[in-house]
Amino acid sequence: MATSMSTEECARQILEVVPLVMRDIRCELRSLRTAELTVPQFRALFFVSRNIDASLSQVADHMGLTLPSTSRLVDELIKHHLMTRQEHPTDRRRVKLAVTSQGLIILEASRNRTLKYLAEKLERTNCDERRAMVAVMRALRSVFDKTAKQV
Amino acid sequence: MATSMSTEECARQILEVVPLVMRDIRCELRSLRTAELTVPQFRALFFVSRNIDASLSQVADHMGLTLPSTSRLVDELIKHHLMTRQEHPTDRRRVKLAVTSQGLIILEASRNRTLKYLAEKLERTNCDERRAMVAVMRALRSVFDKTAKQV
DNA sequence: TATTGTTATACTCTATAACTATA
DNA sequence: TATAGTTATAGAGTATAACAATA
Repeated sequence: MATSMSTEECARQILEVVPLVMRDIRCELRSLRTAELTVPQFRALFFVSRNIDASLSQVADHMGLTLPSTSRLVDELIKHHLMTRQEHPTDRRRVKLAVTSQGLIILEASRNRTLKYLAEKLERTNCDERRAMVAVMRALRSVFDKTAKQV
Repeated sequence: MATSMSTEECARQILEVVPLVMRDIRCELRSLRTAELTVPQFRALFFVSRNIDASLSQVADHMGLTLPSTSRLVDELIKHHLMTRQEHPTDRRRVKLAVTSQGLIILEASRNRTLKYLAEKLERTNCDERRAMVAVMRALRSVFDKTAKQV
């Protein structure tokens, strides 16, 4: 071991493997009929559940989307009664987003199911491998998360 | 260190971080005007470039998509002159997919640009971290890749 | 009959451009 | 004038259902 590792080789591996894992997550999120959420819907719902009264801009920023795209995404969630949109009390340009009780139920169900699914897959790994994974996820987050403030 | 690491905690970290990295990859793939490829287009093109005369089913299988979705995806690539679709010589139900020379150019340009982008971001890491990342990517691949045969 | 693929239809993701309303 | 957000429009991803052609 201890041969040097280029950023290029590391990038190659990431570019091959990350979309693979993502595909699996996406499939799983979509598979339960009672809680059909796309990945963007899941992420938006999750963000707002952790950031009560978030504005549209904040969600867009977190998701890396434009405002129109985010507005549409929120439209969908509201149509499905998973989120609400209210006027901001002091700045009438802004909106206050919140997750409905039904949204919370769906969100947690989706999240728990997906986590369970992933955890089951990870049974094939050993403790050392999982520790390495968690360490790597932390490192990747510090590299890729612009906002980098969410715990 | 050497505390045990649960599959659950590991799953949580993966579910938070992988979509983050994926978003970045997607943005970068889309950002160059001359070589606009979506992630699915990139993956399909890449697969066919490495598996000459692949059938539609093989691509669908690799991508984890249904046949109709894959057919549409290939339609797009053909419309943009990046791929060709021919009849299989001995089994006329099947198609033979191939990447055009222009497709290869676009593919390699996109791939190199994205790799370079990722590699630059990874400059912030050190050699040990990158070795850990590569090891983890290998482990994730063995967990998440159904086909698990591609090198 | 089983396999390979396409077409029809519908919904979502996402962007840019143009717009409205408020600060 | 700058900021927050929506609407209009368009192209792509993706699924299910129904279908055609070949083995």
